[in-house]
Amino acid sequence: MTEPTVPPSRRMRRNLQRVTMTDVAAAADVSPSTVSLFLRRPGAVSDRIGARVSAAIEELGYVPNAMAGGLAAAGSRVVSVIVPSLRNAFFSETLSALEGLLAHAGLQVLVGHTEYSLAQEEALVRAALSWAPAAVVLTGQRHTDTTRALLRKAATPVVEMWELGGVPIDQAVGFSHAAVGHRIAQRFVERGYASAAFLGARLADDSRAGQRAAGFLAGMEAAARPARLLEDPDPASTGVGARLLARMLDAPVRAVACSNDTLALGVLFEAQRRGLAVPGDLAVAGFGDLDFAAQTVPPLTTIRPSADRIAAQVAACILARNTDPEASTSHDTGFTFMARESA
Amino acid sequence: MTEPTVPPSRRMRRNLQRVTMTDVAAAADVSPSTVSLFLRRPGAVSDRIGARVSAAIEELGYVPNAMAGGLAAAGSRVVSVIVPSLRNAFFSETLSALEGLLAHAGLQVLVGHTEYSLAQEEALVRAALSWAPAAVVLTGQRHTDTTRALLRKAATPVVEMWELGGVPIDQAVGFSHAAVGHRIAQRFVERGYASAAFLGARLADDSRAGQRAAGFLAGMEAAARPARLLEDPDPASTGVGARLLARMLDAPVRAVACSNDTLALGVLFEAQRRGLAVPGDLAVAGFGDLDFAAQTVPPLTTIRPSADRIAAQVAACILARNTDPEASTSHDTGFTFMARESA
DNA sequence: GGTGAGCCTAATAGCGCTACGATTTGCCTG
DNA sequence: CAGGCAAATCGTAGCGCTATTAGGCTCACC
Repeated sequence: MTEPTVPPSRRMRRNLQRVTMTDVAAAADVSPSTVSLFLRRPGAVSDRIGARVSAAIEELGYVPNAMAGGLAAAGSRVVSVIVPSLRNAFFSETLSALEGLLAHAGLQVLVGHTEYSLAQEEALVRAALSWAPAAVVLTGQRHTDTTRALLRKAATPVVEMWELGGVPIDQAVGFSHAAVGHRIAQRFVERGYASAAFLGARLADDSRAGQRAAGFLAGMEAAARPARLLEDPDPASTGVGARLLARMLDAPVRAVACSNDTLALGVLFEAQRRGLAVPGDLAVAGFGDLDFAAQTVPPLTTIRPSADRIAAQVAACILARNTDPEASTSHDTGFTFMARESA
Repeated sequence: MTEPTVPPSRRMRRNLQRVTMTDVAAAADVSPSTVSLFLRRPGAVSDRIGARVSAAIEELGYVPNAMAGGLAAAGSRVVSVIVPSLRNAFFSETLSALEGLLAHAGLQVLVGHTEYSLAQEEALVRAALSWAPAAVVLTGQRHTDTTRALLRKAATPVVEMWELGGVPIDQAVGFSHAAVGHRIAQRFVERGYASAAFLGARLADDSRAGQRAAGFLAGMEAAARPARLLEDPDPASTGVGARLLARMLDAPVRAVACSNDTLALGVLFEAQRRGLAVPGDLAVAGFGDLDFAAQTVPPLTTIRPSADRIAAQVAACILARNTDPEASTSHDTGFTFMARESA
């Protein structure tokens, strides 16, 4: 019978290991359970013991191991947020607001960006689910079947944001982009612009921009003022806006609706360069009400979608999940038409 | 002697639990170890077994539990990235590039934003460390002592980005913001502008902007052309830029350096509104070379810091850590002066 | 001073996976 | 065809924590 020798390597690795809850318990002269309880529900522990435990935590510089905790509790305090692009101000603002709100509730955010690819979204969802997240936040309602299946099977709260109209996987928060397009068309019709065009970037991938375009074109059509559609395959940028306007000027129109404010900014600059008066020669409308929209010359007529409101509602959906067991719903956060001078 | 009854609740909860590696192993008729090995190093498993395992994974829709894996391996595949603001294009671009690069290497990103508060940074670092992250990425080199201590103790790779000059906790990637300020001053001196000002937002919190301001002022001073400093307590925005210019015009100057392009954009619009010719009446320089900088009228003279290059170097530092054991270093990614017409 | 009710604290049994050494298998050589 | 080596596979022992139950203590009241 051989002596069961303990392999030293593991123990050696452990030496670099952080202070554990057991160490804290020993230092505070209580059981590990009590430390755990104190950490999760400080009120459930007497003040005397609580003080001793927190002193021990402080003294030892204890940092809980979230993986051990999550494994034991069969769920983590992370929320996975998946957006098409982090460079796009809409999504970075939403992420910012959401992260702030969730951090407040003790939830951490795992981000991923898909570059508008559903396949990449699927990969990110798969990776996200491996953390048994408290919730998964997706952008839009278009996903692969596998994505849907993964999410459904995981029984994790799912919030789809920035788009409405389809059947939510679980919860959806956003507004109708077609309605946004319609609203712009309505303005153009009211103003009596004789001809118009929609300027878009990457319409094939960005289904929300596509819906705005479709809504706009339908709105113009309905008023018997059919409009053109011009698009660029590159992601929206000021440069693309300028380029699109330049492309359009071989058959000029009286007004342009841009798929977002960044594009509109480019249009404004290009118009200025070409000596076109806005809105005298050319009316310009955007989408997003980004930071600069109220400052342009002339101020930009646009639509404010309110990323903050979306983020707040998404956070509410996630946090309410604790109480509400099952309720597939859509939350319309609406949008505001910002009537300014450019159109 | 009582029958040791198994509490059913746990088991019941388990029923909703995902497919485990043991299930996959059973389906593929191999041991769990082999499944684990296949997942971690597919090459280490024979093709025949590998095919069986991946078929079983596919069939059962197995999603590995990252928490269990991380716990057993004493380390996770997440990188915590902490930035001051997610609304600031510099950081959202860096995050975007970094997330893309890391995702490629199988690493996931946990984000947090500090709102330029060191205390909040400390809280985020603490939360991040509870995941035994593969690396922690911080913005800047100013941290609380506790933050430093936590990081040092955790023995996790740390990368500080967007700032250089101090002693890195571990690795630093960025450039000298004072040098940026100097470079702008140099341009102003070359152009012979008689008087100048630095327009900044939130200089107290944003130490990098503060360094640019200081570098600029020092550069002007050195050329015997002392400049003014105007600042606004609000975060940088186009509106703040416009406001700052308006504030300045009671004692007009010939040229302004803005702490970033967003501010400069606001200055440009306000100048246009007031009928000031740029650069004829007022020269304007920015920082960031944001999307719109090349499109403004006139195009904006600015500094390109290259968020992408920073992100690439940060990713390189993190990924190289596997081989390189210990090397506290600074990586200067430099910056490019973009000479355009506005100054 | 006894006693029940409540409130705290402790003990137990894993969570699903990985690292490591042990064992088996496959293959080639003499 | 046995022996031996390398490669492939397996078994074991936790990782650090949480949920749940059981137990112990205190206190008020009779």
